[in-house]
Amino acid sequence: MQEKYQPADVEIAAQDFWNQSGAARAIEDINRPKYYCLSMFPYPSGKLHMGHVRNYTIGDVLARFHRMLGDNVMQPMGWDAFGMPAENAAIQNNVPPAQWTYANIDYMKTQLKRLGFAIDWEREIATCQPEYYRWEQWLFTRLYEKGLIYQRLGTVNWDPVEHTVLANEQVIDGRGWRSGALIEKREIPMYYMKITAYAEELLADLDQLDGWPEQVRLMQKNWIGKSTGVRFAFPYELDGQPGQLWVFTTRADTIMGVTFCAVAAEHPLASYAAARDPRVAAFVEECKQGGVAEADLATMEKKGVPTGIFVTHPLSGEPIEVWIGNYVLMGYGDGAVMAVPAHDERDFAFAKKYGLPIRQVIAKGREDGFGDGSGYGGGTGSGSGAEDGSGSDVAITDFSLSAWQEWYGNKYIGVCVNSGKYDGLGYHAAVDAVAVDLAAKGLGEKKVQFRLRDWGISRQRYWGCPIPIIHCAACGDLPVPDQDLPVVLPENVTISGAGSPLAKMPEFYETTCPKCGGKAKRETDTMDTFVESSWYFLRYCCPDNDHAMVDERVSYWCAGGIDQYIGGIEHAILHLLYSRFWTKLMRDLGLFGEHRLDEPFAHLLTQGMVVAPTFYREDSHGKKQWLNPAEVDAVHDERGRAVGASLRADGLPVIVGGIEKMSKSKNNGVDPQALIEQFGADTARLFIMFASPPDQSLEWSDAGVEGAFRFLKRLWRIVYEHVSAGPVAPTPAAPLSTGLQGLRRQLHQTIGKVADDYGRRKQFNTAIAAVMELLNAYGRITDDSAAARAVRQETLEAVTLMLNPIVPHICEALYAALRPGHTLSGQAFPKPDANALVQNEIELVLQINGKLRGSLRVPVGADRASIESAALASGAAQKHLAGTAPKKLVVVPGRLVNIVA
RNA sequence: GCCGAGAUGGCGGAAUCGGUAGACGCAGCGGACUCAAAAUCCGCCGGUGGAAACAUCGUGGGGGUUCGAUUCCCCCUCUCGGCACCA
Repeated sequence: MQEKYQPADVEIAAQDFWNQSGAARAIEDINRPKYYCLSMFPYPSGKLHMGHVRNYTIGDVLARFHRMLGDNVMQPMGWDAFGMPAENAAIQNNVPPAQWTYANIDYMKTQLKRLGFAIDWEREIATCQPEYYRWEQWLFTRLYEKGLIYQRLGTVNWDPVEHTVLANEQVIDGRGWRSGALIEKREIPMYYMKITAYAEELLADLDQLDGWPEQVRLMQKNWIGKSTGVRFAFPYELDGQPGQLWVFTTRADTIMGVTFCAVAAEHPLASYAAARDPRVAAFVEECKQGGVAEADLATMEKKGVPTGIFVTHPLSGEPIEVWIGNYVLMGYGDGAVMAVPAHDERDFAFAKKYGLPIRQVIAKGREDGFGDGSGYGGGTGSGSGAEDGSGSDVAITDFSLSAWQEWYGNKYIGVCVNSGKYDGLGYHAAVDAVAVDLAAKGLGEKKVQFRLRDWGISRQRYWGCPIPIIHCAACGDLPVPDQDLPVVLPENVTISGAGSPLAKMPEFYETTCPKCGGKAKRETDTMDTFVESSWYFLRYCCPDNDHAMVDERVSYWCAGGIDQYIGGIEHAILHLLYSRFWTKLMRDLGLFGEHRLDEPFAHLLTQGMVVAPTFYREDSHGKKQWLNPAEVDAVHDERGRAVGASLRADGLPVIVGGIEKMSKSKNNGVDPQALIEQFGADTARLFIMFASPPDQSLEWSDAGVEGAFRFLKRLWRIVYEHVSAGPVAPTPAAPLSTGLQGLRRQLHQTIGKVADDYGRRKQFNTAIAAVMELLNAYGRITDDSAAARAVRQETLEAVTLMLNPIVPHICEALYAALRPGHTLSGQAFPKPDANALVQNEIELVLQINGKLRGSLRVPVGADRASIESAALASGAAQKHLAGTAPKKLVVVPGRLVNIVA
């Protein structure tokens, strides 16, 4: 054993050993429990950043821990290789996207190997390879034939200068990021996947995902957004033709308070009005300005214009004016809403702005539970109303915003007033009665509605999976036949930035119709990259199968779901929802045979993001040039926030942006390479695991890296000193000294804690801290007896085994030094020895009036009475009670006594 | 705007089911070793008052429940993530 810790030597030796022994190879074995440990695959952006190191270290810790528990572990890795950054790099550097992508994969793969992750590289996938995406195209054709993929118009961001569709990310303050042109909405034909057909199941199955964080289930639930309400129509007549304006509401109890309706700018009534009124036309035009991102739509100023069209209130018969509102979305429901200004904050603001009537129809009454489980369900009206006296009717008289907000509060539900026959009814009774009356007129019914929309998968981009459709003038749109798959994406192209190069390549799009054999045109749109990431985890099980998308090996590795999935919390909704959806689609196509797989991920660990400050400069066109934090010197205020910064290269100031997740687009990723080169992979792994619990977001700072390195050096030295002192005799039969007993007890407590932290809590920082404490206690033992050496040997062996999942290279070396002729690989995780944990006495906290005033030593298992008398006899109790009797005595067994004076 | 999460010493964080706030580490300060430095080892390390014992305040802000609240409830502020074409 070397005297000094040399991480580079230790790590190369360990990795060579693992590679030779095939330690990370995962081979199906039905006789062993499997453990499929999956980390979200990276986009090959160039270099790893700290977020990757964190993600894959967590995965590796769990994979190695489960291997030590005896599980047959598979930990695969691949590349989410299609995407926009490759096209942007192509424009900037004049390199084809494929070349750029494969070069990045090579480099990042080297970095992952250098970190020593126990990945089965035989299963590597890159989604840009035809062997991968051919199956995605194959599934597309099946879904298209079943009607689960269909075509319709969708709205996109259009850059009128570059004549290009832009991603939301490329629209900044309503302008194109390169051209600076004002962005317009444009409708183009797109393919959609019918995820709404699975809305009920995607919602219901969240209940069975008890291995998922509650917050993620809640976010998905809200995203799916099931609401029960009433869909109904306002009849109207235009040019003598009858029509119906359909809307959906969850507040049908307020229907008598409707004072206007609002429709989207793309609604047929809006088009009708625009054709006749130039002012309306101008407003509809104005609504086309700006991008399609919902965050922008939701935060912009609410504007509207009257159409001059009146519809008829379905119950009161009153005329109701139709307005166009820029906040009404055509893609949600019917593209029209009823407006009740007295009882909806947005309608209220709109009515105040345009001087529209406000009619109160709800009064404070009993606070009826809104939605599910209120106990009101199916009410006949008899139980509702204000007669229980819990609240008297208070009318809104002051319609100022502040008074209104105070009254209305947080979605206040009360009792109907000014509503004719519905007066006195509570929420559920009123909704039921209104629905019955609307149904009687054929103008409406109760309806379940989802917020979830169908998934538009068409992208007008080059670097993606081609959509396997052929457009024939005679036969229509046809899926590419199986024998012609894959539709291979040509890789040698030049990217100009204006439109997809595929649309300019006749050799790609000119084809023949598979049905009539005539001339036909191939679809030139590619698929959303979320499609590739929706099923890659299944393909890891059988990456070499060239005659089927998946095979029986999926049944082995994915039985009961993938055992652990680890990835960033930013994927909590879209990626995870799409993956759940695809798994259900594949199940319903029978691809899993008799092994039904309903949900792909049994346990989910959502990693907090590694965030870093962002810095930028604006060029002459106002375009932001992002600067890496490593190139910038920042000035901080006393709260640690960056308040100013300059670029090191020129000393000139740069603008300080927010603290955001490390990303290619904001150029704030920190490359771990320097860290690994200076301290080694184990220090990098230890440091990132010790820095914070995995689900918490972490602002990157390398302060403290040396502490992690110091710890490993110290561990090395401790083992070196112990081993150098010669062989150890077997544990003696004689009882141990109190000190050695204490160390053994702490050792076995630590083993229990570390196993719990790895296995159940998945909190690695506290596991590391516990081992550090154990080594601190080890260092306090000065005893050199044979018994002490035996306890030391036991402790150090256990420490190397406990730390192995986190810092496997150094542990491999230390274990070999501690047990010559043995290797760590194949060793089981240690188990606590119950005998070592036995204690005779424990210390209880003594509180007086809830404040710490001392402690008590009592025998283990002491009864309540003896604890109470010991507490009252204590000096602290005597002093604070001063002879008076305590009012109360609280005894928490094993923890504390609280005397209430 | 909507949905979800977070805020604890100078810093990262701990306190797992309502029971000793600040484990463990970083930085800092003091000391040992050294010709010196590095490395290493030992000690101190939330604020205020006090020589000390100890007292008192203290977990983003305000209120509440409780013998006892970082933890539960209500309101607010700020930060982060997502919002359907970044991945």
